[in-house]
Amino acid sequence: MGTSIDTLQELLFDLAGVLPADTAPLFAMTTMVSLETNETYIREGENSRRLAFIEQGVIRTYTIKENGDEATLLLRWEGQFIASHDTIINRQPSRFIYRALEPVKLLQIDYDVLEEILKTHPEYEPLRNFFLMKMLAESLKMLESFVTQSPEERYRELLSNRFDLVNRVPDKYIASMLGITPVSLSRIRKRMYTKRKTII
Amino acid sequence: MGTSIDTLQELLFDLAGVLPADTAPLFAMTTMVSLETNETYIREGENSRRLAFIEQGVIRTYTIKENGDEATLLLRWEGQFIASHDTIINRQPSRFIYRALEPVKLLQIDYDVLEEILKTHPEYEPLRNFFLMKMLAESLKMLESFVTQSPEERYRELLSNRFDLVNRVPDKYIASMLGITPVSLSRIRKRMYTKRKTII
DNA sequence: CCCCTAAATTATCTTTTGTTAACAGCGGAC
DNA sequence: GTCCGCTGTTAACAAAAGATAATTTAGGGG
Repeated sequence: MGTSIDTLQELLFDLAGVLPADTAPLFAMTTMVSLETNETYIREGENSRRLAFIEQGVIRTYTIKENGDEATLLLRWEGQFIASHDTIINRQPSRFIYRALEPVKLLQIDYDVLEEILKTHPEYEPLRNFFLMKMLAESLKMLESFVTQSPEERYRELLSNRFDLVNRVPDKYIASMLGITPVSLSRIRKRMYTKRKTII
Repeated sequence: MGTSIDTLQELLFDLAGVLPADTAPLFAMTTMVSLETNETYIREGENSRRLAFIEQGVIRTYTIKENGDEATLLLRWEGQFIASHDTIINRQPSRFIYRALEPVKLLQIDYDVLEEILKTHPEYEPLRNFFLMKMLAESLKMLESFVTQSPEERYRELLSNRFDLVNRVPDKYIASMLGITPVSLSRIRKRMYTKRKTII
């Protein structure tokens, strides 16, 4: 009886009116997974089609650039879904690595298994829909920030919206997610906390 | 009998085995819409929940920044879906404007109507799923380009992948979508076509 | 054909970022 | 405690981008 299951049962009831007692076929196919700090969840080139709900901890999704540098695409934490999007959407080996930045607990299901369940239990379909829409909304929000804001503005917004996250994650990953180098982020922080009048 | 309907019927058959003859309930609720060049499809603040499949033409999705400048989030063209994501996903008035850059023909459905249809015709559900996954894949691809590539690299990639698009759309919108100013894009082009040995 | 407008380029100057390397701070291993 | 490795900061210089304005280019309408 994990809190992830409780949360998802509640979500499923709110979305589709499915009673918790009727979710057994779904949760029977989920697995609770624990990851240590720095443990890799999904490797580069891996073909597993994993979808998971994070109960605790932070996972970093990153790729290795041609020059060997890492580029962080996403940071996901408790209460969010995480998915191997290359394998699930594009049906190709994952170009991304998913790694725990802290001890992580997540509730996992194989996407192929989920699809099978959905064939016989279409009442769970709203959950998949919710997950896709949520991911899409978040991606578009981030995309919007790249075309409307400067790196400094993106960092300021991250600070005001996700202060907890910024404090839990090393700056170099934050910088990478903002599309800049750690050196630049350090300079932005310096500008913010010295020159400027408005701290946040 | 529009070609959009043909395309979508084919898609629905491939995705879910639904025969074209069985798609009447869906397409009965769609409308063919024509837009002139520069005609606005969705206004800022609008609450309509429109989902459409573009049969011909290019639509630009942009927002007005605080300083009054425009920022182009997406360019969508024939064969792609377009959706008022603020109203559909976030259930809030659209912060974005959708405007035709060329004469546009699209097949439109109201998302609320689509949801009603899906309740009685769950066999169409894979189509919604396909649309969401497609949009998500594209958003993540763009996001990836922002964290892994420089503006020049993003432009080069756009040239090699979407040469047709670059030639149909004014540079200033391309620049905005790349997250830079038109002046910067002009300089990138100059650097590419003079200094460097590799043209593309 | 000329005029008008919008788009693109160019120029100048300022600001920011990238790159590289040195250095400080900190925590863990021993 | 000392050593080591990782993170973040700082410095110095090069490269790129932003802001602004002037100029050129391209197209459309009369």
